[in-house]
Amino acid sequence: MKDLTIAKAAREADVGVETIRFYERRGLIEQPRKPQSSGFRVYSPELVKRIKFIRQAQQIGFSLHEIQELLSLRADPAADCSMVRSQAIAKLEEVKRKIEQLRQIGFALESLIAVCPGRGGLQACTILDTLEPDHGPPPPRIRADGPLPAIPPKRRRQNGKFGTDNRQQRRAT
Amino acid sequence: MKDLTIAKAAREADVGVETIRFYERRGLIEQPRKPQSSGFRVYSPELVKRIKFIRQAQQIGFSLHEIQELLSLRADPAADCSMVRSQAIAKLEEVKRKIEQLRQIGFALESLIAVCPGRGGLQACTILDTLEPDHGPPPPRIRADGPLPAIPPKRRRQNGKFGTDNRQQRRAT
DNA sequence: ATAGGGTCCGTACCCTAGTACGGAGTCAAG
DNA sequence: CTTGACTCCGTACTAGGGTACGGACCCTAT
Repeated sequence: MKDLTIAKAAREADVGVETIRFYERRGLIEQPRKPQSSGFRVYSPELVKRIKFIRQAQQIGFSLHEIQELLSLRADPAADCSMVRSQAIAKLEEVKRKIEQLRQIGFALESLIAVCPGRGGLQACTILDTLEPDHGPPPPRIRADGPLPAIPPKRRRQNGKFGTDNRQQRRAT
Repeated sequence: MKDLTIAKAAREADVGVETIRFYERRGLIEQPRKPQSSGFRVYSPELVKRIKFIRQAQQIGFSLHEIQELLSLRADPAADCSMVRSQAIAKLEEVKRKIEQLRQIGFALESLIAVCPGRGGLQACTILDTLEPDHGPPPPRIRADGPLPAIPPKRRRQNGKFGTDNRQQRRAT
């Protein structure tokens, strides 16, 4: 595969042209210019791959900022490897948590589907029930293999008795 | 556990008070009023659970709109069961896709961690490589026809050759 | 009863992640 | 050369998801 113009790269990655330029401005992808040529951007297959990656990562709940972190996690001989490593470990934890949550939702959906065969009377059942961390997911016999990290406590407002004002905490979703 | 005021419910669910009111306005949770009492909102444990669910679902890439759909997917005797069923099946597909994508990222991170023992020379390795659909475990291909549910498809000009969209203007050299 | 924190509501504001637009330059085909 | 498709850049605008106020009302302990 050869290099593409921005419109073709966009079509290939299933995004808009403007989105690519936006990612570029945000520093998620490098400026793909060939200095001596027309000034038009040229996209290598790798770059297109990177754009696809960004999309995928977004779909599973990473923000562009986090994606940037993911992308910069590369075993660069010049980089401080121990830092890369610990960041990678942290991200991996996050990924595992997300997977576990998705699995819970999946269980809930499955049991909902099972109980709802196409018509007629059925018992009450909301997905909420399957998600509660307190009383585990015992539904179908699908082995739950992990102790369920149960969502790390981010930083949270905890002014004991509202000593001052509880309004100015920043969240980073 | 008994009912809580909004501030306590917020702390319990790890969100802001304003966020709860916001969800209420959006119709994600019902108005928890006791008509004859003070007018203050009161939150049952179930409601708090619901709020927690919303947060979790967001973290794994569902929009509030999708979460609303998920929440309304309940085996309600009054509901059209076949519709609930097919929606649940669709959501389940989506969940499985997300899990697969997360697994890919997880693999990538693991191999990055493995190759990066804490210091020193290491080979080049980006997460991108592990994510490529072409050489991994075959995730159900969803190219082309999947509207990529988690990201607002919005208006993407797909007009192959910009048939009618010519907003560019002739320049006189 | 009164003080101080809690709550109410509406509106305004903010950040993220794009999208749209305008005016102009570039490229390839005819 | 002329066209029409494509690109560039900068700026403005949007939608989604909250956050922040402000002014007023409510509750509980002292």
